[in-house]
Amino acid sequence: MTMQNNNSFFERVYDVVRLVPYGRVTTYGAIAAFIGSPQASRMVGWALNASHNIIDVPAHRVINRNGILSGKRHFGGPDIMQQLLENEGIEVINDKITNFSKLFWNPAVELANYPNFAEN
DNA sequence: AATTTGACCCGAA
DNA sequence: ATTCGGGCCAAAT
Repeated sequence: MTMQNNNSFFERVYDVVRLVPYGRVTTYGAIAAFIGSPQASRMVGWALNASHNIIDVPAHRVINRNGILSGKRHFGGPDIMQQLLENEGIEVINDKITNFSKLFWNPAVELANYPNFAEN
């Protein structure tokens, strides 16, 4: 039996996304950097693309470095991602969240107590 | 088995 | 402000 899901790139992405608090957002690049592949931000998006059936991965809280909802096309309807964020009190105007710098949850800072996260 | 594809990012024009 | 190219690398084809 091949049971290495826990250490896979995708699983490490999911582990971080699960920790993003309600009402906060993070970015593809921040996740990539935190799990040890700073240039692999595109694959974070790919991982999230495969996370639709995983109920506890809040993919809508992952946006791009400019605060834009670049992944919104991959949610059910054209406005689902925006609605999910607005439900958490986040304002979205023209596919861009306001107050990005305040809402940004940076795993490198917030999870600084978990130094071995990237070493799996 | 080799090539293409991406929910990106960053620096440089 | 906007565009461009290179980097990255796991999955899909």
